Amino acid sequence: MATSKFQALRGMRDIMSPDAERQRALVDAFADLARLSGYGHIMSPIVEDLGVFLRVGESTDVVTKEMYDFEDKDGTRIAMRPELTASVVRAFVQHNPTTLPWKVWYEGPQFRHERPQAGRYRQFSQVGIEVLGSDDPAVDVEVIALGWRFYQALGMTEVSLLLNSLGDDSCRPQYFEALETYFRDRSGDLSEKSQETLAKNPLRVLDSKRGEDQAVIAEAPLMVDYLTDDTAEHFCAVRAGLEALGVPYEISPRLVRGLDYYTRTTFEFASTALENAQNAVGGGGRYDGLAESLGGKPTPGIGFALGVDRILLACDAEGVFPAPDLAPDVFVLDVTNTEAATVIADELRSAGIAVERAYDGRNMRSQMKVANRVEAPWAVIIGETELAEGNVTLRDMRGDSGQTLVRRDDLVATLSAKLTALRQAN
RNA sequence: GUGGCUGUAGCUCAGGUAGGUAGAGCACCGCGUUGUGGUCGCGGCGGUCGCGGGUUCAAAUCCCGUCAGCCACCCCA
Repeated sequence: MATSKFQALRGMRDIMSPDAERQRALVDAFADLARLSGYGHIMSPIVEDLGVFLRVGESTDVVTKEMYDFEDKDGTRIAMRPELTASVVRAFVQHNPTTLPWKVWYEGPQFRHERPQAGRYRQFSQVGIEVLGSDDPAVDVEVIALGWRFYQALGMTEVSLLLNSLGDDSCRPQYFEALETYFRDRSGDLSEKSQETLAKNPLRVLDSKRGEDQAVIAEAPLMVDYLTDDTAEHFCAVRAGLEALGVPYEISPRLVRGLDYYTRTTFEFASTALENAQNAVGGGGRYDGLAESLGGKPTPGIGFALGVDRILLACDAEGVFPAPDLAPDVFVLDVTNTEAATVIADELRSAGIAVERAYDGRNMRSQMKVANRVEAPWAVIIGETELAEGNVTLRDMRGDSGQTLVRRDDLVATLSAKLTALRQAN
């Protein structure tokens, strides 16, 4: 009986070369930026106690419907992380760092049991930063600007920054009441779906994309009109900071993020190059109450997460940030059927030269075709005559300098020099 | 989670609406050059038509189920 083939689980994929190298390059670029701004790297576990994420919000799908949670062998309720902010705040509370603000960056996979689509996967990757221990608007500005600069660093231009303030405990209750009253009065005009949402979290109704809701939403009261002096002043300072940096933003008074912990500054990066509904390439905001709700001291915090997979889709749409060049520096051919190729490849690699070589004793024509295909700028040819005389043939695969005999002992030095020259020319 | 579209070689896709025993281009391999690539020519490898079941003498083609991808909603990165 034939065994059936396995395939990756729904919504999960194998990311292979050169896409994997490209993703790595993206993370490297992010790490560079984060380091320049004083962020340390944090690698937290992929699974956490379920309770860590329950604080994210009882009215969010991320927690209530989409979480991969299970019982561990000892009966503990465990969840695969659906997002990283809660994990990082848990780490903050656990280790209680004394130097504040505490600034960290991260990258890694997260899991949400959703129905997959392009740019929406059950296992997906994010890069992000979090800052705990300061509510200085300068921190908000630094965080938002770092996200913006990252998109710029990748070469993306079709990104817009949407900004809002969701207020805090001093003004949110009043706004919620006003919003709820408004929607209740107009609930007859709302879709059924939105009426259900209204019962759970009136704020989230603002996020509905259903056509029939739009008229009601358009006239709904806005958070910005309910901000107290303190929160309004903070928001104002954030805006002034972004303007000072020349980071363009758009006030989006109905921007609501899907996680309940957000307060005050809230933002989203949307790609205008992506035409589907999955155009949010990043988002974040303040969560001044989260540390306390995870058992820590009251500590303000802010951060963002950027979707690696979606950013790469957006880069494709913009034609920027291609996969890195994976061509080796040199291709080693051998027709002597000895160990010469193995030894020479090892020597060159030890000298830091990227080497690909032929296998399986194929004829020279075949080996040359492979050398050509992998786009190696140089080929080292080991034939009977070269081997006997202690030489090797070095062939220029790109230019017109033909090929020359090189003493085997001089190969590393000669090739290194040529590669240096080539890199300088580029 | 709801509704819809799609699923044929490694890749992109024809064939399907009139059921009759699987095709193209690219890629890969080989030869033209028994020690030399990129172009060109010739030849070749490769698919139980996502999977399972049904109708039929006969199913890639019709029907049902299932899995996966995609689109919208939802949600969000």
